[in-house]
Amino acid sequence: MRRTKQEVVTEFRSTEILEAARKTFAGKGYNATTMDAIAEAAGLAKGTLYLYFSSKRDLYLKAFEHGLLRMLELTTAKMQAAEGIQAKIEAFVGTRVRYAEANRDFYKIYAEFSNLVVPGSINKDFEKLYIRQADTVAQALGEAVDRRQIGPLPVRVAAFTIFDMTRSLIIRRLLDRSKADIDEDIKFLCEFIWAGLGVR
Amino acid sequence: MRRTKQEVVTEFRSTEILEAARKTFAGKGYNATTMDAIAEAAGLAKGTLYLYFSSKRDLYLKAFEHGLLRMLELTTAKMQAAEGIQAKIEAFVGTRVRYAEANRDFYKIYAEFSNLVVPGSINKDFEKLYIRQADTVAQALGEAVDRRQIGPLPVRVAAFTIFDMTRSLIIRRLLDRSKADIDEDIKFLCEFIWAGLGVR
Amino acid sequence: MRRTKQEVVTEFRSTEILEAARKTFAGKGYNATTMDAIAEAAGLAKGTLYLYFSSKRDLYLKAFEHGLLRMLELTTAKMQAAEGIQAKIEAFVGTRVRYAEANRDFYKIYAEFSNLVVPGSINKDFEKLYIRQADTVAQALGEAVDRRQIGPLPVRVAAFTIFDMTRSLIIRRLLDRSKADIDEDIKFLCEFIWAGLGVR
Amino acid sequence: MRRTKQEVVTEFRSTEILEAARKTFAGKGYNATTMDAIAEAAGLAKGTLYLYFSSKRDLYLKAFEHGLLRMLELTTAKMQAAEGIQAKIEAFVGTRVRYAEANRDFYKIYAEFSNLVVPGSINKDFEKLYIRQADTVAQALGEAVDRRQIGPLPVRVAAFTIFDMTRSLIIRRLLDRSKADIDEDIKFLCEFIWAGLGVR
DNA sequence: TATGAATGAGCTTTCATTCAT
DNA sequence: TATGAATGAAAGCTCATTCAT
Repeated sequence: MRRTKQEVVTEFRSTEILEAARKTFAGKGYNATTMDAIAEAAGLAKGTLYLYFSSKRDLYLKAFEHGLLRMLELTTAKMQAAEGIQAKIEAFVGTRVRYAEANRDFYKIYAEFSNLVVPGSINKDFEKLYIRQADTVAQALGEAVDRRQIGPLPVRVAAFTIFDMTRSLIIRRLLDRSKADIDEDIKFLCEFIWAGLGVR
Repeated sequence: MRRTKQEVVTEFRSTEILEAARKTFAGKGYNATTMDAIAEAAGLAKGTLYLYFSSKRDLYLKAFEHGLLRMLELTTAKMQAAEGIQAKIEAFVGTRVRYAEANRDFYKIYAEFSNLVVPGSINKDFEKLYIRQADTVAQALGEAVDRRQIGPLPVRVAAFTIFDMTRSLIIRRLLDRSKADIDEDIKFLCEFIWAGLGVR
Repeated sequence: MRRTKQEVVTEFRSTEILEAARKTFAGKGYNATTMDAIAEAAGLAKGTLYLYFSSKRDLYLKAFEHGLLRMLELTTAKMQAAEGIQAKIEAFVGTRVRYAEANRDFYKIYAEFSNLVVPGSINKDFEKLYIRQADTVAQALGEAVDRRQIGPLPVRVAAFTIFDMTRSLIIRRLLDRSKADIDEDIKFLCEFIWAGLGVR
Repeated sequence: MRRTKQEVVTEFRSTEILEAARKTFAGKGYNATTMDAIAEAAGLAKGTLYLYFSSKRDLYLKAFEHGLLRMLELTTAKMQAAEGIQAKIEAFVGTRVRYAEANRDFYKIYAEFSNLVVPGSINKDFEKLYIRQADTVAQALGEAVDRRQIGPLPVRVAAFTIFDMTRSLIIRRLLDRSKADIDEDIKFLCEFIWAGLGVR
C-alpha cells in the first residue's frame, strides 16, 4: 500500500513535468528548448527532471507519447464505433483534427518530428508509432475491401495517404494557413478521400 | 573577360560549398550539422565558408533555395506544357516526386523545415515559398474551374491538399516507407487526387 | 537564515571571480584578457563565470565598479572631513593617489578606459562616473569661491584640471615614471594646484 | 636615380596607407579596426598593406609616429623661438592643443594608448616618446632655473605635470567635455601652470 | 527525494596573416 | 608590385548533464 502511495506521488511529479515540457517544447521547438526552461515551467529544479527522465530526449519522447497514445486510442475507439468504411474514415479524420485542435501543444511537438527525414536518435522512435497509426486505417480499409464495400486497392498505400492528408490538414490549420471552419475542412477532406477511394 | 573568370571561380567555390552543405545538412539535419563538418566535406577551412555565405542559416537557406527553385521551375514548365487539368496535376505530382527521388539530398533538407509548426527565424523564409508553390496548383485549378473542366471547389484548399499529398508521398518514399515502384506510387496518387476532385 | 547562507556563498563566489578578473584584466588589459584566463585564475570552469556575470563586459564593469565606488566614497568622506578648500584639495589628491597605490590592480583597469576617446559601448559607462568624480571638486571649489576663500575662477574647468592632474600623477606612478616618494609627489601636486588656483 | 624613383613611389604608397590607417584607427580604436577596413579606406588590397608594413601593430605605430614626430618638431621649434620660460610654456601648451585640434584623427590614436598602464607590446614603444616629449619641457625649465627666472623646483616632475595637463586638456576637448573657446582653455591652463610654478 | 551550482565540450563567428597568381 | 582567396587559431557564450548537499 505504501508502495502505491509512492507511485502516486511519482506519477504526479512525472505528469507535472510532462505538462511543462509539452508546453515549452511546443512553444519553442526541441532545440531551442532548454532544460532550464522546462524546469522553471514545472516549478522544479533542473536536477529534479533527471530523477524522472533520463535525458532531454527521453523527456521529449515521453511528453509526446502520452498525447499520441491518447489520440490513438480515441481514434481507434471512434472508428470501431463507426459503421461502414465511410463513417470510419470520417471518424479517423474528424477525431484527429479535432484532437489536434484541442491539444495544439501536443501536436506541435508531434509535427516537429513527424516527417523528419534526417536520421536521428529521436527519429527512430517515431517510426513505429507512425506505422501503428496508419495501420488502424489500413485495417479498416482491408475489411472494407473484403466486404466489397469498396473496390480493390493498395490498402497500405491508401492508408498512408489518408493518414498523411489528415496530418497535413492539421498542420495547415496549426499554421493558420487555413481560414476555413474546422468542420468545413474536415468535410472537404473526407469527401476528397472518399471520392479518391471510390474510383477504384 | 577577366571579371568573368573571377566570377566563374567564385561560382565554382560557391557551388562546391553548397554541395558539401547540402550533403551534410541532409545527412544530419540542421542543428546537428556543424560548420566544421561542412568545411571538411568541402575540403576547405571553416573560415572560407564565411567568405561565401554570411552565416550557417544563410548557407542552409541557399543550399536549399537552389534546389527548390529548380523544382519550382521544372514543375511550372511541365505543368504549362501539359494540356488539361488532369495532365497538369499529373505533371505536378510526377515532376516533383521524380525530382525529389533524383535529388534526395536536397529534399531531405527541404523536408526538415517544410512543416515546422514552431515559429523560428528560418521558418518564416519557408512560408512564402510554400505559398508560392501551392499557388501554381491553385492557379491551374482555378482555370480549370473557369473552363468548366471540373466542378466548382475551394481552389486554395484543394491546392494545399494536392501539394501536401505530393510532399507526403515524397517523404514516405524517402523514409523507405513505400516499397512500391515510383510510377505506381505516382499513378495511385494522381488517380486519387483526380477522383477526389471529380466528385465535386 | 538559510537564505542568508546562500547569499553568503553566492557573494563569496562573486568576490572570488571579481578578484580573479581584476588581476587578469589589470595584467593584460581588456581585449587581451580571455574568459578562459579569468576562469583559470579563479580556479573555476568558464561556464561558471556566466552564472554570476552575464558577459565579459559586465564582468569587467563590475570588477571595476566596486573599486571606483570605494574610491569615490573615500574621497568624498575625506573631503568633507577637511576644513577649507586647500585641505579639501589635499584630501582629494592624497586620498586618490594613496588609494590607487594600495589598489594597483583596480586602478590599472580604471586607467585603461578612463580617457578613451574612441567611442565604444564600455566608454559610455565611464562618462557619467568621470563627471560625478570631477563634480566633487567642482562643488568644493564653488563653495570656496562663494566664501571668498579663493578668487573667482571657472569652477568646472578648474575641477577637471585638478581631477586630471591627480589621475595623471597616479598613472605616472603606476608606470614607474616617478621615482619620488609618494608624499613628495602629492605635496608637489597640491602646492602646484594651490598656487595655480591662488593666482586668480 | 631610378632607385630614387622607386623610393618616391614607395613613400607615396606608404603615406597613402598611413593616412587611411590613421582615419580608421581614429574612428574605431585599435582593436575594432580591421586590416580589411584600412585596406578599403586606402583603396588597396589587404595583402598590399603587408608589403609596406609588417603587421597591424607596426602599421598602427607608424601611423601614430609620423604625427607625433611632427607635433614634437613643431613644439620644439615654437619653444625655441619663444623667449623666456613663460613664453616657452605657452608655446608648448598652445602648439600642442592647437595641433591636436587640427589633427583630431592623429590625436585620437595617440590618446588610446597614451596612458595605458597595462604592459603590452605597443605600450613600450610609447614610453620612449613620452619621455622625449616631456624632456623638452624639462630642459626649458632647467634652463629657467639656472637663469634664476624661476625658483628651484623638481624639474622632471614639473615637466611631467605640465605635459600631462596639456594632454588632459586636449583629451577633454576631444571628448567635448570642454565647451570653452580653445584660446580660453589654453590661457587658463597656461596661467594655472605659471602660477603653479611661480610659487616655488 | 530535491536541489541548483558547477562543469566543459562544443558551438558559430572573426580576422590577422600568408601565398599562389 | 599587387592581389584577395584561403587559412585556422582563438574568441565569447550556451546548455545538457552531474553530483555534493
